[in-house]
Amino acid sequence: VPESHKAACRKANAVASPLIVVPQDENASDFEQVSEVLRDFYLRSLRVIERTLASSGMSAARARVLMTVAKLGPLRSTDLATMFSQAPRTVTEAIDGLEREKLVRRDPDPEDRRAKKISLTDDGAKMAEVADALFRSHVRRVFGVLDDDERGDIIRLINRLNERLVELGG
Amino acid sequence: VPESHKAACRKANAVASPLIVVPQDENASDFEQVSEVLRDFYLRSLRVIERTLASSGMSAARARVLMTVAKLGPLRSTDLATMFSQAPRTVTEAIDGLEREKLVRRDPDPEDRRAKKISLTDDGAKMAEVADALFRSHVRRVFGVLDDDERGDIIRLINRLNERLVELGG
DNA sequence: TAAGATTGAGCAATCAATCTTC
DNA sequence: GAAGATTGATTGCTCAATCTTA
Repeated sequence: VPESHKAACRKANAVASPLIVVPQDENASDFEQVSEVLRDFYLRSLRVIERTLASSGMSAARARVLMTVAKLGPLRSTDLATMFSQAPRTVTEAIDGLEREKLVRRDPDPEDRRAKKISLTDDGAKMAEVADALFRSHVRRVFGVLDDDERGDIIRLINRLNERLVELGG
Repeated sequence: VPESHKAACRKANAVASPLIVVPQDENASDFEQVSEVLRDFYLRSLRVIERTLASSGMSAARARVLMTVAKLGPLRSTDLATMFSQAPRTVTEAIDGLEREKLVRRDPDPEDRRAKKISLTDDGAKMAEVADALFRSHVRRVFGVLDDDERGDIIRLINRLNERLVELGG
């Protein structure tokens, strides 16, 4: 397949994203608007970080597991689910992928025969460092356009929304 | 299957979400923290709205299409992709689902034989109203914990991040 | 050549259910 | 009975590729 055609395909499949400030609907109240821009942010951010990590054969979900285990040592699947506030299924899936790539191991937990401890292999430890570097540079590239106070404002405001969502069962 | 067991399963599969203010890592810089809380917000918010819409047999992705067509009239698939800044595949998928449920129709575009116009059926129009009401009440329940200025701050700050992500190819 | 729509393959997330061990 | 892990089924999203028409 010629390279010129591949480039054409990439363009054809690109996400149409010329959106600059306010989306389609000027009549939307700020309730709808704030919801939209947050969703928009999440999807855009995910696309950028996934492409960055893909260049090292990694994905965001797997990188998160890898970096967390690298930082905190062997963990149970349920620990990861709690930390990420995700469903157990999601964590099992990520670990499956990492295990297939021989980046983590599942070892029996000597203290609880129901449980398994997730540990990094040597390759996994190396990959964790790569992922960590890529991730740190990503967040700096993105959030570097704000100053410390502005980042603090976001953290404070979004944390209030997160508390609210917990009240609502999320 | 007894109802008591179903309840037990629901609890077993619940997302572990006691997280209140700051997640696992106190050493994380505010760059990492702001990234984490935004991700956390998105996933929690999605869980809440999906559960709400599921009670009417709807999902967030399909509701967005329905509400947009209800508001703007018949649209092409590519228009929706641009508005939502999503890949074409994603939009086709949503329309497929809505078409199977007989909530939308794909009509040929008389002005361009490549294109199709997505229109609501009568059922679709009714469903759009239901979804709209549920969605509006959802965003008010969630974002109502902030005041107008705070919502404005979030919109302003996140829009700057979105512009940055567009620069980075997202 | 490019634009509009679709399809194929893969990942990440959910809910629901099951199996084993505490 | 409850907790830890896994599996099945489904959805939404991406990238890549293909087909038809402009």
